[in-house]
Amino acid sequence: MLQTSIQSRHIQAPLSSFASRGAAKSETNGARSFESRVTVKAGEAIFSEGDAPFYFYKIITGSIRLVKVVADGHRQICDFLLPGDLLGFSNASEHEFTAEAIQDCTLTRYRRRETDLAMKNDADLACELQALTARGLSGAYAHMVRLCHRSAYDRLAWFLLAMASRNDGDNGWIELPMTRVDIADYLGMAHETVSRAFTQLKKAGAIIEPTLNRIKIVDAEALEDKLIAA
Amino acid sequence: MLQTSIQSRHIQAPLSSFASRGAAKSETNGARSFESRVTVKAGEAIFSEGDAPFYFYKIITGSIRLVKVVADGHRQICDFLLPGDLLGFSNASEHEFTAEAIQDCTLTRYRRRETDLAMKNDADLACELQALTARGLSGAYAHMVRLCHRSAYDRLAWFLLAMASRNDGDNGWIELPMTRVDIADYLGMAHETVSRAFTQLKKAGAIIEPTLNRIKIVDAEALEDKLIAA
DNA sequence: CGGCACGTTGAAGGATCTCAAGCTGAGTGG
DNA sequence: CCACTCAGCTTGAGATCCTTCAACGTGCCG
Repeated sequence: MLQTSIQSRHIQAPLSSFASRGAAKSETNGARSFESRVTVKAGEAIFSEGDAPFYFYKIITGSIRLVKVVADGHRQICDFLLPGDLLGFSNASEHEFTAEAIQDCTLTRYRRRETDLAMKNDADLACELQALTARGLSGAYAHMVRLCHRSAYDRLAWFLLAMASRNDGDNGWIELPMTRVDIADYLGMAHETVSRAFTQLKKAGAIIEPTLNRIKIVDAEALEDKLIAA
Repeated sequence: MLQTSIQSRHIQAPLSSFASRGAAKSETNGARSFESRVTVKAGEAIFSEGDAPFYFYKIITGSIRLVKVVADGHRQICDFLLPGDLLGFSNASEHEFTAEAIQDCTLTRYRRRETDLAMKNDADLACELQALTARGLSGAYAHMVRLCHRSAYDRLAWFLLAMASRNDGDNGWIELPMTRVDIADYLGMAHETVSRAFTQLKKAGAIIEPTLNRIKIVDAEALEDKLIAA
């Protein structure tokens, strides 16, 4: 999913266009009435499954996990979001997952009442949001394939490659903000299995991890060999 | 997913509103220029993954599976669609899955060039399509949870309940248009496992199946007990 | 120092997959 | 009408991957 997740920065500036449209409507002297900045501490929820969606958000700094909880105590992490990603904009009557900060986060918050109104009045904007949602759907389908038809090692290999493709600035080094348990709940396996898969990949020389959660992919082909299809 | 899939009939008539809008634009004397009727034989593809999306469709009769194929030969069925459902409307640059007829189908086909134009000019319409897409995304997330955290029997039980909720007209009888292999590829397990799960449910008295693929849920609670959460 | 969250590793058990064989029903052709 | 074929379904047995339980290690923080 990560590669195809709901990322405004991978589409030609949909939210920036959104923001500028909004500004054109209600900007008075530099402040936009429907837009504000919020901060969230690590571990706190931005909103919860079932909440009424008063706002949607764009991540400025930090990272977020989208969580669905099951009554038996299991969690499913549907996606990880990084700076630049949009969040909570599917216009259902209630949020369909919980969004929790993995690290301390700063977000731009948009009031939905205004933005919904803007959508109604602006077809281009609505089309953009539709495209973003469709992109999310596409990613979800792709993730489904992986959850079903890949071994634990394949899934982790794919996950690391996907993370690498999002963090390509730092000379190949990837900072993983999430814990092993988070990864496990995202990839649908036990956290012990994640741990074993990491060990395996390190022993095979495919990755190195000098300090916890800071990794570098040494042998990308070894990882890609595990992935028969994209 | 089924319960929350992209179903126009479960939302207040989005496509009918769509069709009427389109009609208002281009209807001349009863025929709408961008809309036509097509039929597809069982097993044939309506469109394939990667195709350019010239059309989207609404199912009149028959049933369809959305398939993603993996290079190793495995398939993932992302969703089953029944009469009334929409198909192929996510406005990506290419179709992200293959749509195959399970039975002989009749479809209404809409030319995307016109409908896209209509979307650009009609924000309400764009919002409706966005809502449909969001609904699909929600269903995909829910399906993800099930694929990861449920046993084979749980998954089949959920699947049958979902099918029942869509076929509630026939006195509790459900006609399953898809094969065991299709179900297996939808639920992410081997077809032998599906078969065993069916046998188990029949022995437990939860369902009866006098003739193949025609089933009735006798003890819904027995099935629901397997589902801790919705 | 103690507590705690997170990560690693081992061992055992179990759910599911794979391989293999047989069954059933529909369609076809003689 | 019957034999044949073929696709789909069922069942069994063994193998395997993964989960679960358990113990231990490590780094952080009060």
